[in-house]
Amino acid sequence: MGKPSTTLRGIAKALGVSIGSVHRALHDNPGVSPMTKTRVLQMVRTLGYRPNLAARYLSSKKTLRISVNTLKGTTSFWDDVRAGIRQEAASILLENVEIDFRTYPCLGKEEEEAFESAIRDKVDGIITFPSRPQILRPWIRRASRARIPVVCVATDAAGSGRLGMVAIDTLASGSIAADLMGRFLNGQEGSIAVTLFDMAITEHAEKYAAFENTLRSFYPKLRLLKPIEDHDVEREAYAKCRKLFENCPDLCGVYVTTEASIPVLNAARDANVLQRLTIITTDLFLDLVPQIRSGAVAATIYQRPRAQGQMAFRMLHEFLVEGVSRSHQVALAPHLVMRGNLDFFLERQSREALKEKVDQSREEQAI
Amino acid sequence: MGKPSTTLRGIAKALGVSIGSVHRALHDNPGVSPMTKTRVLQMVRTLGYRPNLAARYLSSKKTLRISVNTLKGTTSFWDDVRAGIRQEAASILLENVEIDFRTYPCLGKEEEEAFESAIRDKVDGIITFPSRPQILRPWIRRASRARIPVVCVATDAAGSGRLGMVAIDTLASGSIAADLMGRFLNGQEGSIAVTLFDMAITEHAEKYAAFENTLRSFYPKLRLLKPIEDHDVEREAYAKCRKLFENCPDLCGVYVTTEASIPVLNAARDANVLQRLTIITTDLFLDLVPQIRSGAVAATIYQRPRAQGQMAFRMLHEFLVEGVSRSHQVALAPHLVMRGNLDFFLERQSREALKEKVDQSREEQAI
DNA sequence: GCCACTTCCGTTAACGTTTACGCTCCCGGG
DNA sequence: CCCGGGAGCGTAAACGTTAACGGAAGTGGC
Repeated sequence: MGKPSTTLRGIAKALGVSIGSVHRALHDNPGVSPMTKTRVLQMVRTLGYRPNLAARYLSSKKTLRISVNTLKGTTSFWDDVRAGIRQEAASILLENVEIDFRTYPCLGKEEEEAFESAIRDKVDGIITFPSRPQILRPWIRRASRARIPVVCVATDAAGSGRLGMVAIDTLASGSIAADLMGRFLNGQEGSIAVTLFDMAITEHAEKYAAFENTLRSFYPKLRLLKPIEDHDVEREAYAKCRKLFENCPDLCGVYVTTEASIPVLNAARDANVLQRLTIITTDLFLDLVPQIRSGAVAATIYQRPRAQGQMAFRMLHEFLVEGVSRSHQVALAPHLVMRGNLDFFLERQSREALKEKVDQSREEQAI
Repeated sequence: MGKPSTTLRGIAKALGVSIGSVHRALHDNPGVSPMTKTRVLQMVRTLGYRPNLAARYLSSKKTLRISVNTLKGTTSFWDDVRAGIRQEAASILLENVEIDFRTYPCLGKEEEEAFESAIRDKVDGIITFPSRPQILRPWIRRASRARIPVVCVATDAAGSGRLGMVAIDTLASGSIAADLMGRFLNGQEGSIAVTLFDMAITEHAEKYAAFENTLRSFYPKLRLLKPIEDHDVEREAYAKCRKLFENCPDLCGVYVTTEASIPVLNAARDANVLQRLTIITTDLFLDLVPQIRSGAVAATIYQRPRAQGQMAFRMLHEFLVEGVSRSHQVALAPHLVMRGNLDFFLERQSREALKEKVDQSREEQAI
């Protein structure tokens, strides 16, 4: 059972060449003839060689640098994503990772600059939130050409050559929102509204489609309105919702898929329809807490930013270290937060914030 | 910034002793005087030494053996827990872990035997499901004395000296079940029943309490009945529920916290009350799928067996490798499965089963 | 024929830990 | 006085990989 794993030396001996040549062949390094190179690669294949990562790390001691390009954000969502990345990085056995956070205040030019600076710095990998995929796509292509793998988080940039992506499953969240909405309204008739960032974003369109599908299949009495696009601008969300609330007397439910839940709630309150509405929101942040507790928000779909960060880091790290990654798409199931289990999530968040503080101070002590 | 981490050699040089002595002092090995030992330990502390795991692994090459003692189970729950453990073990960079699965068909004597055999084999760590904590507690104590860390999964064995435990948060699942029940019944009046394994199990008592609490706070019109204990015996579950259904005309909801959802559903069908009842179950397995799809089961609380396995493994492995573990209690948030997002979970399960097959065949190829 | 230069390849010293072995001293028994 | 043995310590060879150096051919120019 004690299978003696094949090593560089083993391959070298089998071919009658030196260990150095094998190493050069395996790493596309110059100084090896095409002939021996193919022979080595052949032998590597037949012997099933897998590099010993411990030895590699011990010998080279090169640290992986990865850039995390994310929004500052109006809620704590991106803080949590970053915390998840940090946590996962800290739990790596071979502490050979260094993370550069490039955080920019809002959607815009800085996003591209951050990407450019990361490429210029020749980082080993990038985790990014492509807020507008079509703009970031050429940058991701550029990175790929420079052999810098890119992992997208929260939103995909399909067809850009990115290594992979992790996000909340759009089908799962759209469907569960619709299912809950239907059950909560329990046979009632009326219209349902959905707010989202922009239908041009694949994820949002998919969520809407899933919501629509589930609603139509199981709750035909509910009529789904055209989506309200708010572009994450609070004023826009408020204005559009306010108008809708005043013009649609049979409205009975709203599903807010963006961060802008508060303006929607304010609009409902100001239009005096809050009581009548069953509201399902997205994410969990401080301002939302009293709204959930009071029952104004029936439920919120928690997108698990921390878990997204963790998974993104794992995916990228696995690729950087092993050269392949087994999964290129991670679709997480969202969590459901309601009045009943709200405290569980709040406690967990504060516990994690505390743990992070402790870890930090411990690290400082170590220095 | 390139902080040259302190090594054994560094400590040795600082003290004017040999690297061997430092090593012996650090590992409680014989052959070092108490005097130098304390000096070394002192220096280790002031210099903030942290062993280089890569070097350790490379040099010693000893493999960690961990025993996984779990039920065979009537549903796929424990298969998934084991799959999670396997997956997490496979994703470890330093592949120095060997897992012995000790799987026994049902709650009983074999549980103790498995534990005994694991201790006798001198495994390095144990992951176990303490089906009846009070019986397993002395065994866990024994393992602790033999310096074998034990991680409990799904159920805790408090006060047994176990290293840690991972489970679904009882408060979160009990509360969300109650909250959903209340919302689904939407102002209706009536009685609610809860089935569980046994109130003597802490987790089940806690779930019941959380359910009760949330129900009372937010839905005072619903009356909670005394818990129905089924001890995971299908006949018992059927009989007790059947009786309840026939004797309690105002019953409008049932929350099944055990694996025995099917007998409960059968009893409801046979008693001709299925239409009237809002049923919330626990876990997700093949036989439950049509019940969810048909609407007989309004929602099911998915206990994420795979994630439980993964976390348990991580906790144990971290301890074995680092000597400490930062978290000793992991309380996971459950997932909510309804008609709408059922397909997402089913697809994910089959995808994971497939991936496992692929991984296995790839491993065989490597041999 | 000599030098400079390239291409290919072998050799070797790291990396930090573990482990086996060997040396020195000292002590008690023969 | 010698010998066995143990306690305390130092030394050195592994582990598998990387990276730097050096040598042996071969090539072209003078």
